Amino acid sequence: MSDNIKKRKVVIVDDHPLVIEGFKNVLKDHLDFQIVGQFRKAEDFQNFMATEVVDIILLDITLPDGNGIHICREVKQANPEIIVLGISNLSERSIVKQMLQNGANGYLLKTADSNDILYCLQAAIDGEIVLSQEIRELFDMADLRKPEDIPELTKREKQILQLLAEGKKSLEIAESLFISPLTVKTHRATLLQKFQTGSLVILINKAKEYGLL
Amino acid sequence: MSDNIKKRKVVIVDDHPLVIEGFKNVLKDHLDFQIVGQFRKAEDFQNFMATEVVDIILLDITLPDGNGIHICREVKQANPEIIVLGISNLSERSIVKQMLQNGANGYLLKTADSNDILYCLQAAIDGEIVLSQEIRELFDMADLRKPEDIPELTKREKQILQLLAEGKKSLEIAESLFISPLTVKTHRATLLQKFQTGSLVILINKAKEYGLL
DNA sequence: TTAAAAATACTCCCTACGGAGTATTGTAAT
DNA sequence: ATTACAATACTCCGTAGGGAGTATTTTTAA
Repeated sequence: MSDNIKKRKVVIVDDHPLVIEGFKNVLKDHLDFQIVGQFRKAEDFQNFMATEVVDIILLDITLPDGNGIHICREVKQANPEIIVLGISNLSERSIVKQMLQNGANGYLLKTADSNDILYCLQAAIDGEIVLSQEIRELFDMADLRKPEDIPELTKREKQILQLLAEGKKSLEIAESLFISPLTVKTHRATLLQKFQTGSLVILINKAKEYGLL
Repeated sequence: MSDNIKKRKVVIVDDHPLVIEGFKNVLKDHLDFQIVGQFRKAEDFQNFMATEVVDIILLDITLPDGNGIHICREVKQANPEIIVLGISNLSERSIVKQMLQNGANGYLLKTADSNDILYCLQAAIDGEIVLSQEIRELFDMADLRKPEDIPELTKREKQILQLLAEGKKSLEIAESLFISPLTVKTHRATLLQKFQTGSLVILINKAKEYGLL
């Protein structure tokens, strides 16, 4: 099975101990892989990476103190040869896309089973971009790796978006930010325009999809 | 540690194989527990339960073909002595409450670590209602076990709620359901009333919180 | 320091939404 | 058969939302 004498050094970054345990269980009987680190926080992981050499990183998207997408980019910039596989419960297109655009070698859902995981690891080593089955279905023949246009928002816009997502009316927002309701209206209009929709609900849905909320 | 000769029979119901692996890893070295079943689908679990006897059920809330809350109620109605612990990523109050109201002996977040899990299992066996740390923080001194009034919706209302959550306007909904926009308006008004709010966004937020979407 | 971007605030206009109430028809369960 | 609820559809009214455009001040970056 292995064409290498050395084991691949694997680190797991996930804030769910159960998931870490799960990966350990899946990998522990396989001679090709050796888990050399497990981290629940981005910071711990980054400290580790400052001094250690690894081959494969299993990286959760949602971490208590950071964002898997950014971490992925940093790792890949410093060490493009390291294989980074995103792992997450989230099967949203934009997130998967962002991971891949930031250099990830693949993306696994936590619903993947042992075989799936081992297959994806091997395929990633072989240079493929691996997506677990469900993710692949999400995309059909969609233009992967072409950036989804996530609108850039100003500080104020993000603030107002947040309040809108809480169900606040323009007047309430105006009061809590000490500005004119008409200004709120302007910001809201800009948000709708940037998200290319005429519906508050769609605006908020998209914002959530893009990880802005 | 154990005051029993027989091992407690544990089953795990979770659609994430990694989580199952994690629990197996946590429990496998403990003489008190024995995993006698693991299921990714509610149906498989229910077939198993029809013929087997178990002591403890670790039950995910979100399953591909069912709802942990309902399953919990069924199990507890048939066998009140079985210990049911909810496990989930979701730390929303209403969901935890619903589990407990339906007889669950506790609720663990998947972020719980091995010690946390073992402690909670033991405490549940000792007759306590166990909540993992983060969940307990959510509640403070809140009136647990008093039902949160989750509105009962009719078929049509659920249908329209769904479309509203997708950002559809009343007119679009009317067209796709072949009814008058005024009827849609009536249903929307009923929804807002049942959720006790005047904001579509809040309506949708609550619906999501209650697991209706 | 000067140009660009952000935040502020307004106009006008029209439509969609939200509150309150009434009414008819259909469809369950008792 | 009859009571209850669901689903349908309407009226009237007022406000909030949304489209399009203009304009001033403040902040930030080149």
